[in-house]
Amino acid sequence: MADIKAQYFACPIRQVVSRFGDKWSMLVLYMLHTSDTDILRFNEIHRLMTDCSQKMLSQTLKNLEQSHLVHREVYPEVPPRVEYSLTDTGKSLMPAIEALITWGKEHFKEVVTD
Amino acid sequence: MADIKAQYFACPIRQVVSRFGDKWSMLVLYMLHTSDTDILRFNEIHRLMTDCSQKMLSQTLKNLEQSHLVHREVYPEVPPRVEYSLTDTGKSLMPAIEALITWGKEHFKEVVTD
DNA sequence: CACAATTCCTACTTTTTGGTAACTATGCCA
DNA sequence: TGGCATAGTTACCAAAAAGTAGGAATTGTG
Repeated sequence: MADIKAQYFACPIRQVVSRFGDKWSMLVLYMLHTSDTDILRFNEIHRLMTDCSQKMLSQTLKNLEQSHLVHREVYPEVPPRVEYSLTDTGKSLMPAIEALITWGKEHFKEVVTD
Repeated sequence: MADIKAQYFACPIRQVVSRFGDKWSMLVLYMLHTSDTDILRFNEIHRLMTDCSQKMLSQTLKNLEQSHLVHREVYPEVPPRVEYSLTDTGKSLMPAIEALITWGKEHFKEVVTD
């Protein structure tokens, strides 16, 4: 019984959703994934996601960095330059995200309720 | 430019996350998917997810039903019996969710921050 | 000297989400 | 008569998430 519970609370979906199921994480990962250079600066990401506030973008990036999905490289220049890219772990997540995207493209029309 | 924006806001990740990225949806879908009979009653799901309140489970199921991912069958008995199962659209989403699960099993250890 | 550029951070407020507990309806069973 | 069971709903409250607006830091440029 304790086993079942432990297993349940260790459920990978829970973990994934609780960590990356927020409003912006997957979007940021996808932006990094689809960028030509695989590297984006803070303001470049922000321009790609205009409706994400600076605060939320900063928070999201910090979370992704702490989760080791995104690498953050700071260049000690003025004005500051900070570059973000996917780590190997981050890259390994992309097929799963792309599976969601593919599903969305194919099936979302069946889902829309109006 | 308007095209880019429209495309951005129509982004499948956004749609998927905004609809199923909540705390319980994917978990409910997975419970239905992995049940022996492919059919579960309200309280059976609730017993599988003890930390989801009745209110949230009810709300989640309603959302999934309105999104046509879950079928709800009511039997006019006393006490009431209501059975939930995945629709074809719901089943079509499972491979993508399983991809997330597989990723979680393989890579979550690299993510944990402590 | 004022200002621009970049990447944040902080305080404050609003919105959304989730939890608790009580209530409903109905018929069966003791 | 008085619980019990099922599948919810509702009102109320707390917590979390997110938006807004402003500031800090630095240094080159006009």
